[in-house]
Amino acid sequence: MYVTLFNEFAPATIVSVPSRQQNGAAGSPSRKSQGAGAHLFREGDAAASIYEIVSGVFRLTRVLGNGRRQVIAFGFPGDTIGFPKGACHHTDCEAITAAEVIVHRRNALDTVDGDHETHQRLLNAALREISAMQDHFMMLARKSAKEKMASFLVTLAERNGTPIGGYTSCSLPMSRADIADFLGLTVETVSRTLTRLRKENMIALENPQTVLIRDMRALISASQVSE
Amino acid sequence: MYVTLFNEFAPATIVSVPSRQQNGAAGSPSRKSQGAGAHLFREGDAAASIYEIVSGVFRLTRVLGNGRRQVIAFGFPGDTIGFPKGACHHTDCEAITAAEVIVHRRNALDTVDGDHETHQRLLNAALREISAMQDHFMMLARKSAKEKMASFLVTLAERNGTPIGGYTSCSLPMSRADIADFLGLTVETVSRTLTRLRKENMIALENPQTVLIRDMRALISASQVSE
DNA sequence: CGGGACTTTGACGGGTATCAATTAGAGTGG
DNA sequence: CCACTCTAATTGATACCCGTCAAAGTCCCG
Repeated sequence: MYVTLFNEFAPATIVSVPSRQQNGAAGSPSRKSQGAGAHLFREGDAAASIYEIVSGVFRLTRVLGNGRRQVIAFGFPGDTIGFPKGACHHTDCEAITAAEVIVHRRNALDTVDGDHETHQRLLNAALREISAMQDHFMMLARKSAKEKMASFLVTLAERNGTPIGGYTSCSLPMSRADIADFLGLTVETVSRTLTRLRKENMIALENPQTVLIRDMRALISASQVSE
Repeated sequence: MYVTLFNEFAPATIVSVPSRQQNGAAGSPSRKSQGAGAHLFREGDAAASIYEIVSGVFRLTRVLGNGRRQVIAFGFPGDTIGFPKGACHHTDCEAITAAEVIVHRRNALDTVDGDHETHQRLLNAALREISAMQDHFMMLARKSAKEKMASFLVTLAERNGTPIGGYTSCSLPMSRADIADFLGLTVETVSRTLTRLRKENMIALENPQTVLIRDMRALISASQVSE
């Protein structure tokens, strides 16, 4: 599964692969645990590994010269992260929550000498990621704040939500600033837009980190680009 | 070479590869010519091939339900286009000018049984594309109209420009609407911004399709996100 | 109880979309 | 060669969404 915004929009640099790991026989891939706030890798680091997320949530960011930040994607269990450009990582990757990943050698992409199936799986993840990023372009370029926020919540709910008496509860482990930098908005606009969706009875905020989706149909409708 | 916006921002779905084709001995790849306005492939088409652009300019687009369009990227000679997600293309690709491409079988990505070097080259193109698209995110999300337009012109000039007496002349084969949909702006804003850059003596418009860059330093400076 | 970070809310201004009209350019046929 | 037409590009007027600046509220943890 993957954070694809209702089959129409999706974040980037993270792609889910039909997770068929931990068969025990694989050989090289190892596991790694990660505390909240710890970096999995940083921009400029030698790209020695590619990671499949087992548990936890990650944030991939890229920094602009003047300090501005773009959140490229959030990574959830099942996603693959760490595709390199050449020898180095070109994003920062930080664990938002405690997390666990499967570590693949980076050259699983280079050679097929090793595990052919792993190679193919990672390659397909890369191709799917390209497609997902293309979707995300449209969100950044053409959606209003309300549409962006609704898209984001719908995606998170599909990905991460738990049913509660007909409604869907969904945790937002990332900060408002993270959401803003992901959607191309400001913190204030994110907060205001959440308030607006709340006043329109689409959602309720149990606390700042937990959203209850009260009207999924309306939220999906709000996520579409208006005529 | 690739339309990377001054090593900082770049369009997407198109990646340049060190073009070492046409050695004659390769075997499978064939060539194909393309008239202006003709589609190389459409969204939903079976993805049978991957293309390396030899000459001409292509436009990759994705369409939103209500008719809105996002230009994912422009493809110039040296770029590789047509990465599939699964079995189908997920973008439209149209030749803006008359063009010529090298056709690779799609499964050059799937198997290594064929040309191992081609496989590796296409794979690297895909990885570079991911990185380029991440750059483009920041442009769409965080740049003003003037910064976007300046970035676009700088990129095109580096990619496509011809020196003319100390200045750089650069053709814009695509329409204003294409530029607008690429930068996430409207046609009117694109036009107004060009006028503004002209009045600030950074550029001159010989005709709507030909830009003369009169002050490259100023243009580059204008392409950076302001503090 | 108090400090600090995060979130929310408010007031305001600016940048860009929108609506509308004019101008320029390309192609066509007389 | 010159009207005529159609599309693309430019320019103008206006509205509004969202960013910015500022302040208050909330939560967490010591």
